[in-house]
Amino acid sequence: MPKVGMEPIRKTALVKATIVEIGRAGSLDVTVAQIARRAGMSSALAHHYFGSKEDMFLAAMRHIMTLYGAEVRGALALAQGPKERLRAVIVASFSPANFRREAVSAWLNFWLLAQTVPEAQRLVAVYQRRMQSTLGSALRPLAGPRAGEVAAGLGSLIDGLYLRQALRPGAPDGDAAVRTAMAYLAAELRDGPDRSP
Amino acid sequence: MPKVGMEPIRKTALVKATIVEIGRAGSLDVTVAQIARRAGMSSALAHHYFGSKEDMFLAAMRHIMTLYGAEVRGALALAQGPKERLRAVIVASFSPANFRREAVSAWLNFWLLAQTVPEAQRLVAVYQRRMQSTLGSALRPLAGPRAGEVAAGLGSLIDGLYLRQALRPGAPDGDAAVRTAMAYLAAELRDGPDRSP
Amino acid sequence: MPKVGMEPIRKTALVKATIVEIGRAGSLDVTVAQIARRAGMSSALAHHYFGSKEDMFLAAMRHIMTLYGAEVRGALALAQGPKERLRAVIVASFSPANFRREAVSAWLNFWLLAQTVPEAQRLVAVYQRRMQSTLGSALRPLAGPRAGEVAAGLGSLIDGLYLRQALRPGAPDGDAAVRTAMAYLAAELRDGPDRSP
Amino acid sequence: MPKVGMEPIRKTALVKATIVEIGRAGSLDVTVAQIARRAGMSSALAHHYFGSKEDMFLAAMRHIMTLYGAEVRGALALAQGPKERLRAVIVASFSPANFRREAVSAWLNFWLLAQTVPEAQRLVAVYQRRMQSTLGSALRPLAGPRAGEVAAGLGSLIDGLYLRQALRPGAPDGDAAVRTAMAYLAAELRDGPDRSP
DNA sequence: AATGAATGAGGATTCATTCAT
DNA sequence: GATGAATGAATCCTCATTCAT
Repeated sequence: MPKVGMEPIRKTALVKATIVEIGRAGSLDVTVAQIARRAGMSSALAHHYFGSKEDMFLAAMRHIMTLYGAEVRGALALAQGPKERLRAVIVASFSPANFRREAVSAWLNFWLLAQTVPEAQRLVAVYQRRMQSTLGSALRPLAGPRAGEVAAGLGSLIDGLYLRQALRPGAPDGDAAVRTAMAYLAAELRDGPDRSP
Repeated sequence: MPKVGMEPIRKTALVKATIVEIGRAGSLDVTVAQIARRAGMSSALAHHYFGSKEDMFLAAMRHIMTLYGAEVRGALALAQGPKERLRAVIVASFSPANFRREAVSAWLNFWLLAQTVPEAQRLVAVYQRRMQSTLGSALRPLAGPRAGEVAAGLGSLIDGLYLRQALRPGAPDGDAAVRTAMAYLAAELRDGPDRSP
Repeated sequence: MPKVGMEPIRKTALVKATIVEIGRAGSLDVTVAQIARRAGMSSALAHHYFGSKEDMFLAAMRHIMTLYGAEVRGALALAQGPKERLRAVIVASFSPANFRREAVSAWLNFWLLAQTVPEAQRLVAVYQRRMQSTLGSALRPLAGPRAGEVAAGLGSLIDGLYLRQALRPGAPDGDAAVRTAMAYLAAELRDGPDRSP
Repeated sequence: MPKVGMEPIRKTALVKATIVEIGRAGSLDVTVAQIARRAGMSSALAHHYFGSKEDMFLAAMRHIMTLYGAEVRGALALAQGPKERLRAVIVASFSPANFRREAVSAWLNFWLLAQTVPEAQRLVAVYQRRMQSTLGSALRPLAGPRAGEVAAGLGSLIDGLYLRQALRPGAPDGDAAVRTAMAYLAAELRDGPDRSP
């Protein structure tokens, strides 16, 4: 039981506990005491490592986004060609690790936190920019000048699928989400600039 | 001169005030006192008309959904043929009345409330079912067996556009949202069941 | 048991309770709960009437100073001629009402509060200015150009007597304090500007 | 290279840091962590050397009083005759070393601490007794039977001047304080037992 | 000697809700 | 119908103090 170098251990435990508790509660109305208890420590210690509850939230938000980013990057590394890269992003977005019940709920709650907390807003903006850039560059060779629009649409759709997932009772269905997103992509890429429905 | 018949007036005022306050706060962390003050009455009176804060939230949620439903129904009444009907739903979804900053924020917050409060969940389910049914029946003649899938995708996309809007600083851009949704639709309807991107 | 118009009653009760509690504790380390309990109400109600603990302290400080000011004014109203006026101020300063154990302790604690809280500093400054002006104008005909100095000395002495009183165990001895202050005055007024001890 | 003999060094550092922090805060509301940080060590070490926060306060109080006592003794050693002795005490009381902003503030705060903590009360009593005795014996040949009274008055005045100083913004003005005290003394010593103002 | 780790206790403040008028 | 009065229950956060290393 080492008595030194606990900081990263404790911080990680708190971050995970924060996500779990928010996921369970389905809202940000969780007390520091709950989080700390789940992380196996006193609330005072939680405050020792993170100055405030808000800091815990932000750290958890960064954690979720980092996990997501890593998964996407990993999938991209293996993908060959633009179509494969797009599929990789979509599949990673709905992978079991990211599309877990709790994570989805926490994600959306943090999303709304961005309306209140500037730092959260910054994180959301970073996420959206990165997503737009990744999708956009993969779409360039396929959709030409429409790449930006399609990327925005696809990004919104992914967000919407998260939102719907959070509301559905029962286990997440990543496959269905992947299918929906892939169908959108397939339709958009089928051909030319015709736009009038 | 005892005032009579105040009930509907007071209730409406409270419902509107609830939406405004949630919109301003960007979260459900608003006090009954704030809402009551904005509605021009004491918090005790707010409790007199609505038994609890949760009831106020639910009434506000119903209000938003009713407004939305009315707008959609109105648009549908004027629409000729399936394509027009779909466009009508989309345009109504992003009409200025529904896509106002505050309303979008309140909407999403109520959305998340459904993770916690059963009655809110029921309302969300009703909304989703109705949306799926409206879109689905309009899509039947155009997309045949894929109508259900396309409707689900379109519904998710609309939700996603709301979500993104809530996070964007600045005034809502309903037209852009309409364009994105219409592009999705155009792509999906262009033709057959090909699916491999 | 009137249920309306409680505000002044409650506020007065809280102010008095604040003074008593600070007097008993001998420091500002008193909890709002203690004060509220002594005033016969919940701490939540105390916060309802005074926004914060600091506000309670400041109100109590004003109360003490107002009492003091009233006593001095009352005594001055009856005094004939400068010597009588000076005596009146001194006697009032050490009257049983002002020189009570608790009041003296509270007074000194508020005094020190002025090092931290601007509004408290302002109150102290007002007190000192008023005292200097009252003593100074009574001293003008007696001490001529030295009136200002003598007033400052007498003011300091009075403060010092309060300070010493607060530290002494046992009941306050206002008469002794009066004698000391009067002796100072007598000595200063005996005659001229000679200064070398 | 195990450090030995650190105790006096650490303790002195803590005592000085305590005085500085209390002076800066203007109150006893300083944390052990603050004091320890200023003294360049952990709060755990501070507790190692002083059992408790109260002990730190008391040690700091003794330190201030010791400094004061030394300064007075030093001045007395050089003084010739009673008048010179009295002047020496007064000058030493308001010397720059004792009349520093922080020291004055700490002094007064410790003063009030005596209302709560017996040991602090004892220290105050010792100071007052010593002061009374020093002044009294110097006054005996000059004021005869009134020596005691005059000493008490002078002691109170000195305390009052400290009190006023603590409240004044800006740099301490030791010279003015000396003048006021000396004027009092001069007046009292000018002559006879006349007392009626 | 020295400190990071850890916590229990406490305290100000907030707020939904109830009640008497 | 309407509200000021009132409170219990929470919650975040702070801090002196202890302990293992």
